[in-house]
Amino acid sequence: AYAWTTMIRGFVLSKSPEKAIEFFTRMKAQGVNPNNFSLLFMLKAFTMVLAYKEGRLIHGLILKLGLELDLFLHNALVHMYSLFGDMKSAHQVFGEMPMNTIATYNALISGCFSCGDVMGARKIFDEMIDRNVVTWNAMVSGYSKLGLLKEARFIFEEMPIRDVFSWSAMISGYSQSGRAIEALALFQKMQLSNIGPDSVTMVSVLSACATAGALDVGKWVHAYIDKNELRCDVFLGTSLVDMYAKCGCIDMALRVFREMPHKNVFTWNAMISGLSLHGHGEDALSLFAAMEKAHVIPNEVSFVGVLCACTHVGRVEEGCKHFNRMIQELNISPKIEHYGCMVDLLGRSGRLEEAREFIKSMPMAPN
RNA sequence: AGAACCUGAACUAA
Repeated sequence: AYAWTTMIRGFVLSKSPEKAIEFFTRMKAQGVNPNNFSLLFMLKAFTMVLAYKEGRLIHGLILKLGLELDLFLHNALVHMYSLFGDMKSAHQVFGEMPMNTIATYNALISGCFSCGDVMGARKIFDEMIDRNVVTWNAMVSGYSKLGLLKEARFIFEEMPIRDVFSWSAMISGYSQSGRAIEALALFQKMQLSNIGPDSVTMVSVLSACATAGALDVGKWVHAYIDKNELRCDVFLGTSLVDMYAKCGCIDMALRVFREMPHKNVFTWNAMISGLSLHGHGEDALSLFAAMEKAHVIPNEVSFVGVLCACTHVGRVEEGCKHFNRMIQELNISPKIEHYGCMVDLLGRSGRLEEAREFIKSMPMAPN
């Protein structure tokens, strides 16, 4: 049981819940009984893949095996139920425990936010006697994600201690709401604090640089990453590619892109869109071909870049081909962006009747 | 003895 649990734990901690679930299934097939640890990780795994029903089954299994609900299992259950918006079950589990820790309340807060229940989150926060930095961070990030930046900032300013999570949550809040200047301003303030940015912080900062066209800050961040040896993973690499591309430094974007050992579809998309944005339509199209050759499956964003590139080089037929292939081969239902690209593509080449027909064929209301 | 709960992240048309 120990070996199985270690494997399952490893997969969950390395963010591969599918593999953890597979191992758990195999473990049970071998007749090994799950224990508190494996069940805890299964709750986590099903929470990660948003599998509510399976999560409930694990809860049932815990009860069936007569295992005692320790604090970890208890908190994981509260977290899972509240994340799925099943506040009734969450509160039921919550009420059954003689002792709820700060983490239990924190789990409820983040659950409320993920269901959009701002008032609920606020109420729990207000009623808490002991709060830790995670409590405050959960409030900052919860408000931020819902675009309630004033509220987030208020909490951020009020909190007694801030860690790198606090700063990152607040900066990404601004960045994701398109308020790049405020994100960068806060990043400047962060440098006056005693908390250093990590690679997650930098992803949001670079994203803000890309939006604002702040190439100088972006370059500074790049140098900082190298100098301080921040973990350069796919996220950070992609943000760098995107920042350079959006700021018009196609050469640097390509250089970072080529040097990245691991790329995913986001990385390719950032490079393809960047090329097409700056008039390198042909290069964008050949990069798209290279992506498929590398067995990276394009997603809906990839096709926005490709269709855009087709528009720039006036390749109407090729654009239509990609559009149809997206639907038929990849089972992606076109979004309003794709229809926008197609109308643009047809319109610019003077095929106005076809463009009109395209608009008529849209399943959603044209904007 | 040793496993561990809650908070931050990138690509998107006109």
